Amino acid sequence: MPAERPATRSHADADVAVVHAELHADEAADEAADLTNGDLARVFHEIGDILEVKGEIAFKTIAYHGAADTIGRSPIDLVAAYRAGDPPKVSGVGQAISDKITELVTTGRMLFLEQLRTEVPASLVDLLKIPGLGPKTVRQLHEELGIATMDDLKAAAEGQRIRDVRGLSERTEKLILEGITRLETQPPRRMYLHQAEEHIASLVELLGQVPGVDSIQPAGSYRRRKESIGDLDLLAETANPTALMNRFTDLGTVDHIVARGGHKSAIRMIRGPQVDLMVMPPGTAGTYLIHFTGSKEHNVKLRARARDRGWSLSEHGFLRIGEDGEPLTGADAELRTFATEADAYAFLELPFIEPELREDQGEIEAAQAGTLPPLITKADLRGDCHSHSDWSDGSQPIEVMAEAARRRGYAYQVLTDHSRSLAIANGLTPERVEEERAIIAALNKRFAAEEAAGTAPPETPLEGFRLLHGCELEVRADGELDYDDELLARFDVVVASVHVARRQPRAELTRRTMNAIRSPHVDIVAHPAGRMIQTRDDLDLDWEAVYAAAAANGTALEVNGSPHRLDLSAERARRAVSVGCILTIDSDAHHTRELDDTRWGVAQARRGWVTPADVLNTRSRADLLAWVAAKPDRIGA
DNA sequence: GCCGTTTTCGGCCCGACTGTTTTCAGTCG
Repeated sequence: MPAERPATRSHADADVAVVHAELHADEAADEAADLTNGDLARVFHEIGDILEVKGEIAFKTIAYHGAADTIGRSPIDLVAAYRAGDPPKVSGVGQAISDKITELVTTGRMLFLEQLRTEVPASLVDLLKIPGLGPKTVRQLHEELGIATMDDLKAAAEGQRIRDVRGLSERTEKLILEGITRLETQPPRRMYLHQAEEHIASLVELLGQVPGVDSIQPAGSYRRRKESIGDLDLLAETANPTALMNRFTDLGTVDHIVARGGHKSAIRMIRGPQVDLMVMPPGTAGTYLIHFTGSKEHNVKLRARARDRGWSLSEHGFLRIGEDGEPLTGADAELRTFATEADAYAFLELPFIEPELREDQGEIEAAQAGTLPPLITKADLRGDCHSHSDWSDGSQPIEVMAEAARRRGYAYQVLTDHSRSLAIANGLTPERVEEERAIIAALNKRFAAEEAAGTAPPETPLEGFRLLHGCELEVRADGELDYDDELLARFDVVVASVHVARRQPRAELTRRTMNAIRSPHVDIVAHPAGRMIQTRDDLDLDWEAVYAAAAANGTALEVNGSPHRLDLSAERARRAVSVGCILTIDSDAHHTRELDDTRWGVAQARRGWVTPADVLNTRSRADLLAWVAAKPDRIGA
C-alpha cells in the first residue's frame, strides 16, 4: 500500500495558519473565510508531524494525522459548518481537535500550533522528507548536533559529523546526502491516472514474462483509482520469487534500488515513480490483494474486525490469536489463506467490497448491513454528453469523432463545441452553429440509412446511434449566457461551464453557476469545480447552494472523465447525489483517443458510491431527449 | 488524542527491510 500522504507537508505549502497568525485579529476573521477542509487537513497534519519530531506518544500523532485525513475527505464544508455553530460529528475528531477547529475558523489563529512552531521549527519537520530519516533520527540530530535546517544537515554530512552520532554511520551519512540531492533535483510529483496506467501496463508486460510468474496485478491507490497516484504497487503470484526480483531490480528503466528482499522490493524508475513489488505464494492472493490495495484506514478496520473474531490479519492471511492475545506460533500456529478477496472478506462475514470504496467512508458498515450500492460500470453508459471537434478546439473532424463514438456501442454522442465568446478555443458564432447542425444532420441521415440496411457497425445498439448537437456554453464573467434563448432552444443538449473570471468572490461565482443551473435551456453543468488536478484550484463556490439548485431545477452535474480534471470529485459526486442531484459522466474528448476517458470518470463516480440510476447518460437516447425537453417544466418547481 | 452492544479506562493493525547491531530499533508501507 502506498503512502497516502507525503511524510511531511512542504514548508512551501504555505498553510493558512501562518498567514492568519500574522494578521490582526479583526482582519483574520474575515480572511478565514478562505479556509477549506484541505487547509484544516494541512494544519492537523502539521501538528502531527511536529508532535512526531517532539517525541510525543505515537497514538497521539496518529490521532492528529487520522483526523486530518478524515477532515480532508469530508464532503461537508466543515469551515462553514463550524462557523455556523453547527459542527457535524466527524470520525476521529473528538473534543480536543474540535475545539482547535473552532478556534481557527472563528479567530483565524490556533495558539496550540503557534506554540508548537516555536518549539519545533518548520525547517526541522522538513527533514522528514529525506527517505530513511524518521522523527527519532531527526530529533537526535537536532539534540546532538544542533541541526535545524536542510542546509545544516547537508553541511554536517559533508563535514563527516553525522558518523559520530550513536546509531548512525558513514553509510547513513552517504544516504542522507543522496537523499538531499534527490530532493533538490527530483521534486516529488504525483501521476495522473492515465500515466500510472501506462507505467503499469509496461511493467506487467515485462515482469509477466519471467518464468514461473503466474500473474502480475496492480494494487495500491491505482487500483482504488485515486485521482492522483504517488507510488505504484504490484503483486506477483509466483513460486520462483528470486528470478522475478532479479528481473525487477535489473530493469533498464531503474534509476536506483530503494529496497531489495526475497519477497518485497522497491525501485525508483528513471524520471518516474517508485514501484513496489511484492511476491505472494500461488493460491493465497486474497489477503495480499486486500493488504496492498488498502486503504490503510480500510485495512485498520478490517484488522480490528478480525481481532474481534479471534484472528490476526496480515497480508499472509489470518492467524489464530491465543489466550495471551498474541497470534499462536510454532506447532500451534493456525494460518488461514484465501485465493480470492471475496473469500477473505467472507471469512470476516462481509460481502466483497469494491476497491474504489475502500477508504473507510462507511463501506464496511454498509457491507455489514448489506447496503453496499450497486456501483455504476462503464458498460452502463449508453452515451457521452461532452466532446469536441476541430470546429472549436478539438483536433479531429466531426465525422471522425462520430464514427469513433459509434464503434463504442453508444446510442449517442453529444458534440459540444465551444460557444462564441471563448475565442481562445475558436468558439462558434451563431452562423457556424447552423453550419455544424447541417453537417450533423447529414451524418445522422447516413447512420439511419446504414442501420436500416443492416450495414451499420456491429457494435451499434438496437436504438441505433445518433450524433446529438450540443454546445459547451460559456457562462460569461457577468453571469450572462453566451447564446440567446432562441438559439439555445435549438440544441439537442446544452452543457454550460465557467472558464473565465475564475477569481471572482464566492458569491459572484456562485451566482454565475446558479444562473446556468436555473436556465430553462441548460441541461448539464460541466466540470463544476473548474479544477485541474495539481495545477488549478477549485472555483470558490457555495457548494451546498449549488447542489440544492441543481437538484431543484433538475440540472445535471458532470463528472468530467479527463484524468486532468475528474470534476466533480468523488466526494462531491457522493454529496450531490445524496441531496438529490443527477449526474452525467462524460469524456470531454478533444480527440478520439480521449473518448474512453469516461472510464476515469466512472471510477471517480464509483468512489463516490454512484449507481447507474444516479447517472443521466445510462438512459436511452429517447429518455435523455425527453428529459431535456422537460427542463422548462422543472424550473422553479 | 480518540473511542466504546464486550470498555468512560485502557486499549489503539501488522510485517518486511535496513542498518547498526550482537538481539533490535527505526522506517516504511
